[in-house]
Amino acid sequence: MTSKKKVTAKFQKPGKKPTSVAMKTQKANDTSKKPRIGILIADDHSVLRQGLVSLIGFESDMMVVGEAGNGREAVELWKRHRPEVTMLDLRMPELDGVGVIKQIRADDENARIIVLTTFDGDEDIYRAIQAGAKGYLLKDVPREALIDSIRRVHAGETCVPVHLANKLAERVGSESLSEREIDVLKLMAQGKSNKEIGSMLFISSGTVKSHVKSIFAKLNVNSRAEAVANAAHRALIQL
Amino acid sequence: MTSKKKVTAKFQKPGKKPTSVAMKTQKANDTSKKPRIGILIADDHSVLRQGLVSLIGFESDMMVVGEAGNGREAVELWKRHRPEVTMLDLRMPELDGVGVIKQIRADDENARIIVLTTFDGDEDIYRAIQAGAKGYLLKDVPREALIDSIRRVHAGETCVPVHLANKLAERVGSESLSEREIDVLKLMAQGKSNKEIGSMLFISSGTVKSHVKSIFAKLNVNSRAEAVANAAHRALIQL
DNA sequence: TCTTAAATCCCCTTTTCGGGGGACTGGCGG
DNA sequence: CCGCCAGTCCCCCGAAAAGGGGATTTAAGA
Repeated sequence: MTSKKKVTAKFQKPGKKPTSVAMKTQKANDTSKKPRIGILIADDHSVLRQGLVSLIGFESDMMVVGEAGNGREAVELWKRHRPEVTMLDLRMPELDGVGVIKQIRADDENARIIVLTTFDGDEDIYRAIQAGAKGYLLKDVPREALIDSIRRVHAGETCVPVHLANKLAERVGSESLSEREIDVLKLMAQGKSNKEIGSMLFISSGTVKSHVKSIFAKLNVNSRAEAVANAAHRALIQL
Repeated sequence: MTSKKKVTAKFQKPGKKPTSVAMKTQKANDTSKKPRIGILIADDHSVLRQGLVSLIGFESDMMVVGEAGNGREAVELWKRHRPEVTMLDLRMPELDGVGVIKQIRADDENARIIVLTTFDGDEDIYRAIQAGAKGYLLKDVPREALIDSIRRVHAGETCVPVHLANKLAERVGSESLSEREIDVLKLMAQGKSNKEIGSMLFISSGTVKSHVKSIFAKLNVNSRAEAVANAAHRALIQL
């Protein structure tokens, strides 16, 4: 492909530098004046970071302004560089991806964050979008889609692939588990009996049974084993 | 099966002695004098492939000879290019990473394969090593370690990080599940009762109970739910 | 060859699970 | 104010699972 595409001349949104439309002064060397989209990369996989740096390096209208290997670092670098777009992995040491989103958004309500992750577990997507992510990509996206997403998000659009959007839509129908139900679910995944769960949570085993029943109803399953498998798949609990 | 080993003169096999590659700052024009290490990359994440290509591009004694996005493609490209080192992800569509290793090793017993994966689930590592992988790296390795591993594996060494080696050592103690037990386990994770499992596997429910019992014993758990959680964590089953 | 282990089948008893109910609190919002 | 919902507790009951026996055939290993 070698997309050595020219300046699209339409991306001058970088907040801090509102480039005026009047450009009668410079016309020859617009290569140096053209403000590139500043991008921060946060991922604990160095190989993947390198991949992003490399891919973005091919684009003349973008540049990587920082690389973070964990969540804490991501927030720090964001505060320092104020990138126009942040590419963020959800699974990171030190600070969870969702936590990073929250901290960044607390600082700038309009921060543009694209979540780039391996998994398409329902909960992760949902929480990231809830926290304010503007884009959500799986790591197996082709490079064109990746670059395109950066441009879109930078332009203010939100960008979520169809099949993920569908999952989100599905999710709307299914009720979410209460906090207490999650507690029960976690212990259930450890093979605890209702009685054991009860004494662990300081409630009666009968109450546990009630919770278990509503868990089954919400997850649309009819056994503990299936509930555990389902919950793990939806990333409601981590094993 | 179908070992077509007719083209042998066409490619320079690793017949070249392990020339000590101490300096990587050599000029680019002497590349014709020493053959580079040919590397095949197989990973379904295009971004990660790009990262590997980019990293390897910095090294003067290596070159990427092919990129595969799934397992089937990986085997095809391996047969065509006969790379000296193959970087392989275990989780791939079409054909599982372990399957790729087996097919390649069936063709060349000395093929050098480095597994590069996100997870450190016990089973994956074990099966890959069993199948004949020479190296096993997690994707969060720093680049120096990655490059170093390629050189080591190319030189004939095996290369497995300490903490993974420890996991392998631990594993020795725990018994592995039989094929039949895995079958039962999978259905168990779908919430099936012993009777249902029995009719699905064409065995009596009593037999299923026996299997379930030995599964519990081997996984050191005492309930179906816990068994499912444990098995999922160990990557014995995928949810 | 003998031994072991897997896989199959069967018996037993006790406990737990899963599916029905109903009922009482304490908030929270219409 | 009243209703709703989550969380708590209780009942019953049949079916399933847990945990303990033992037994057979077959295939692979020592």
